[in-house]
Amino acid sequence: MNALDITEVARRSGVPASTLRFYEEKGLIASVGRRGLRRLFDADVLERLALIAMGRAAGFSLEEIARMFAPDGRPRIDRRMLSAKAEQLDKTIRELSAMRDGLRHAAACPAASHMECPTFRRLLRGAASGATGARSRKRLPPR
Amino acid sequence: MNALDITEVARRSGVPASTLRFYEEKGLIASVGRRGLRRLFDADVLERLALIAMGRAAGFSLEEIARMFAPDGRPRIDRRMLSAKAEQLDKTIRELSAMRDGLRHAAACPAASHMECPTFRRLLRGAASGATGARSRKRLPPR
DNA sequence: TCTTGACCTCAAGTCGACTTGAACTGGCAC
DNA sequence: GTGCCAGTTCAAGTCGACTTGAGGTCAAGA
Repeated sequence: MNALDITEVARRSGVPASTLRFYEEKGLIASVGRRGLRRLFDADVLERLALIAMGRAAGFSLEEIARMFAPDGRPRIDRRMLSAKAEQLDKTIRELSAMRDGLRHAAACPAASHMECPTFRRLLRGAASGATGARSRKRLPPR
Repeated sequence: MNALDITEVARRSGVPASTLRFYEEKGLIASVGRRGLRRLFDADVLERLALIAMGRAAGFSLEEIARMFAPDGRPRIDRRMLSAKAEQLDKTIRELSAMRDGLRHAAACPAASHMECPTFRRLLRGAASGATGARSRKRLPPR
């Protein structure tokens, strides 16, 4: 049989056992049975976990990812959803690029105080208007 | 006098009053006094808020931002810190770009199931190895 | 003077994605 | 047969950045 122990799944996927239980509870993955108390997973859970990891990396929430699987468990990926997320990523990328360039400039800028550097002030205005305008929530990967 | 009411600061900066109080508590901004119970802020708090917004947009935590101000309140921006953050942003940007391209491909891909699309599978392996290898925590801006 | 209501404080709640802790169980080696 | 210990459950805790709620105060307008 190719049923995998939770520890084995954790080892092969790099996803902690606690997270696997959590994902199961959320309906993101399913165990195929038990040996005593112990969960057994089919080997294809690894592919599923990869799919989940990809979704997370692309910025999908677990909620959204869960919705990408049909009740039968097969992936049901909505192409429009993918395009939309791609657009969103693109926007984020553009913003981050501007920010990166600004940071680089500020890091190299010879002005005594950053406040006297025109580039820095321009960046600042951009950020301020970002905060000011719409109720935009922004978050970036920590560390 | 150019002292601003908290509501005025909120209006001009787009930052909710509750957040202003929270930032004050965290030492990110300071009020210059009170009129009765009401906080009064100096107009330069607006610039400070812009600085904070920029820091947030660049992915700095409030902690880190707080450390960017000297005890006297003047910005004390560490150029190496800026470069480091720029590098980090650059890495994020590269990852997101790959993800975006992958999503676009998947959205346009004619394969019946995404699992049969080589590009999609490649993306998947990338994401899986990301999750697998180091304990990398990833998060992207929601909505 | 009295009322109003915006602002105040402090504690607690929220959100997402997990992790941690306490108490328990059961297959397997001895 | 029995003890070990990796696995199990369920509740609660964590983290960051705020928001919300209850109950209180006070400057200003009628």
